[in-house]
Amino acid sequence: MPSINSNTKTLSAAAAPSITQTQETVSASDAVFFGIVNGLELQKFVPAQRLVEVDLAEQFGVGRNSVREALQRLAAEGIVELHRHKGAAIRSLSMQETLDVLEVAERMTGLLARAAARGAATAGLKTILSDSLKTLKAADAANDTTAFTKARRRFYRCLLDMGGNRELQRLFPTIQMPIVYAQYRLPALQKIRLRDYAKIATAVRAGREDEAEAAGSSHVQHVRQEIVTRGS
Amino acid sequence: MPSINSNTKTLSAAAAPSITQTQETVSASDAVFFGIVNGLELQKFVPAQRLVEVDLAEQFGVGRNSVREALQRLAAEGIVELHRHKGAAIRSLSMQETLDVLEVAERMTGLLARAAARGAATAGLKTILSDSLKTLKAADAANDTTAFTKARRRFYRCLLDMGGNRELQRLFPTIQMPIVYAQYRLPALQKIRLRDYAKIATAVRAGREDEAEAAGSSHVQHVRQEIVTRGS
DNA sequence: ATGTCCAGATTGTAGGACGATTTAAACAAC
DNA sequence: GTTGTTTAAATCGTCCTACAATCTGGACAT
Repeated sequence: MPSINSNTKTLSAAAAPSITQTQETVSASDAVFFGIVNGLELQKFVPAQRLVEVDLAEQFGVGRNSVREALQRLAAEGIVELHRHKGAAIRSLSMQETLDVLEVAERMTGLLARAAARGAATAGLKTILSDSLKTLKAADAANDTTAFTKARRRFYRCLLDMGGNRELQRLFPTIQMPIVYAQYRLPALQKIRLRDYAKIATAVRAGREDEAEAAGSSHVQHVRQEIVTRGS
Repeated sequence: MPSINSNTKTLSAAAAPSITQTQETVSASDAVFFGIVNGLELQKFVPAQRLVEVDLAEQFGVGRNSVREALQRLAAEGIVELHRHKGAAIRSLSMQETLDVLEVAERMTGLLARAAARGAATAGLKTILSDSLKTLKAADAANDTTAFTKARRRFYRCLLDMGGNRELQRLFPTIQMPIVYAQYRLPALQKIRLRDYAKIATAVRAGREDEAEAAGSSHVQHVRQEIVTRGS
C-alpha cells in the first residue's frame, strides 16, 4: 500500500540474528524466519496454526517471495509443514512423533555434552557456562520465564561452542525441541532443567566425557518422563 | 526466450521425487532442489562450485524466485552455502568438518540401526532389506556404481522405514554424507559398505538392538578410518 | 442430510524493475 | 612491476504485478 517504492528499508521490523552472527543487516526472509521462530516461543504462533503468505508479508513488511523463501527454510527445519496448494502451518507433533523427537534429542544431547566436555580444556568458555547457570538460577528464583528461556539458550550455545563440532552446531538447533516445548507447556520442566543443567555443567567443566554424555541424555529422559505422565 | 507464456509446463526437466512421495507433479523448486542433489551424485556439481541464480533458472527452465526457494532449502540442509550478496556454492568440507560430520553420523547411524532392529518384528520389510542387500552385491560384482548407489539408498530407506522414527526419518537425510562422498571419492568404500551393511542387516533382522547399534556406528568408524588414511 | 457447483481465497510460478553489493578489469601512481 | 583507485559489469536482494492451478466454503437443488 505504500504508493511507489519504500524498497529495502521495509525490513525495519527486524529480529535478533541467530548465533554468533555479526551485526549485519538482516535480510527480509531472515526477518520472517526469526520472527516466526521467535513468535513460537512467545506464543504468538502456536502449533497447527495456519500461515497465510500475504498475511505474513504484510505483518513483517516484506514481499511475498521473501515470505516463501522463509517458509521453505522453516519447512526444511521441520518447523512448519508445507502441503502443495494448501499452504503452511506450524508443525504439530503427535505423541508418537514427540517421543521420536526425544529419542533423537537424547543421543544428540549426549553427544553435545560429551563434545563440550572434550573441548572444555581448550576454550575459555567455562566462565560463560557458569555464568549462564547463575543467570538461570536467578531467573528461576525471580519467576522470569523470558529471562530463563534466554539464559537457557545461552547455556546450549555455550555447550555447542565448547564442543566445536560444526555439524552438531548445524544439526542440533534443527531438532524439534522448540515445537515440543511450544506444544507441551509444562511448568515443572523448569526445575528439571535447573537440576540437570547443573549436573551437565559440572561434568563438562571437569572434562569427564562419559559422565557428561550420561547427564545429557538423562536430562532428555527426564523431560520425556514429565511429558509422558503430564502431557496432553 | 519463449515469446509469451509457456507457463507451468516448463518444469518438464523434472526429477525423481524423494521418498515415499506419491507421483504428484513436482514443483518448480523441487526440480531445482533434486536436480542439484542429484547432480551432486552424478558429479555434475562438485563441492565448492559456484551456483548462479540466473544460470540455474535457465538450466532448469524455472523462474529465479523458484531457484531462490530451492537454494534456501538446500542451505537449510547444509548442501549449499549462502553468503549475502555473494551467491551460493556447493558446500565444501574441511577435514575437521568432515570428522565432525562423521561423529554425528556415527550416533545417528547407530540409532538408525537400533530403531530398525526394534521395528523389525512389526514391519514386513525384512524382505526388502535382504533384497537390497542382494542387489548391492550384484551391483558390486558387476562394477555398476550407479546401481550400487541406488541400492544403497534403498537399503537406508528401508532401515528408516523399519525404525519408524519420524524425526530420524527427517533428520538422517540431512546429515552431510552426500557432501562427504562427493568430496572423498574412495573406491575402497564400496567393499567396506558391503561388509558392514551385511552385518547391520543380520543384527536388524534378528532384532538384536545392541548389536545393530554397534554395527551401525562401527560402519561409520570404518568410513572415517578410510577417509583419514587415504583422504585428500 | 447429502450432493453439486460456483465464487472467492490462496498458492505456484514467471517476469520485470531497480537499488545494493561484489568482482574484475582498466588505468594511474609509485 | 607492484600497488592503489576508479569504473563498469555481474549478481544478488527485494518488491511488485499478473495469472493459471488448486482448494474451500457456502448456496442451492435434491
